[in-house]
Amino acid sequence: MTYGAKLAALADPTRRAVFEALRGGPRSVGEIASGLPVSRPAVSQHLKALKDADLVRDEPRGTARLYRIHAPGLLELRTWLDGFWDDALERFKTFAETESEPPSEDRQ
Amino acid sequence: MTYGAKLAALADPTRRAVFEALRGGPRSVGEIASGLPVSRPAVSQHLKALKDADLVRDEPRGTARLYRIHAPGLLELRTWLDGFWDDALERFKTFAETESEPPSEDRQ
DNA sequence: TTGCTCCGTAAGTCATAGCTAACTGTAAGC
DNA sequence: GCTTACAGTTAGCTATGACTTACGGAGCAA
Repeated sequence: MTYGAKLAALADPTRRAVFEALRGGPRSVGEIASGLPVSRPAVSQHLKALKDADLVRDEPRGTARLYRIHAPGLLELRTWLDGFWDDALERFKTFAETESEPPSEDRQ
Repeated sequence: MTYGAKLAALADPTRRAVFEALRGGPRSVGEIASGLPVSRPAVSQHLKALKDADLVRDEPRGTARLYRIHAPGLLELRTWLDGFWDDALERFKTFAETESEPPSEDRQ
């Protein structure tokens, strides 16, 4: 389970909307679909992609099925980004000190 | 400039390879392309996408053109992920305490 | 100025992925 | 046991995007 799969899973706007719908707590497919302009099968497919990326976990509740955000899955993405961030920030600080012009105004 | 564009930019494996090639410092288009199994225009297009997402900045160096990671652009993505992380972790802890079974074994 | 090198853009092709519609499977209720 | 309701799966269509080839522009050297 790599961070690439998680990034790809969160890249799609609709899928990200599905993911963010779980931010308030566990939801079923139908509940999520009712709040989005896409069909229920589409939501189900997005949830499958999120599940494959280990970003959500599901749990049967009678005939329905509850999906919730899987925090440990988010951790890997966070770790990758943090490593990148530390590296980039260090170089950015060096760059900002050596260059005279302010970096935030740099070639916009 | 939303985090959605940044996520979409980093979702593609090749584009992520281009981005990670900049981790060691500023590089030109040709340098990056020589280390990847894609053509130079492809790298150029990926760099444009990364630039549009405010993840990199470019700078002319004679006939060449140096690209570098733009740390402030990464910050927005980090902030979004952190907010999500805090929320998800809180719910995950609550879930782990209420449920008897360990969450990491939950319906794999 | 001419030639070389490096880069960006346009056009075209091809693969991937997201969507809907239709079908199947399963649990709850009478 | 049958019906109903909810979720997952599959097929097919469409659209998006990633890639290459070809072309044009800009800077440096002779």
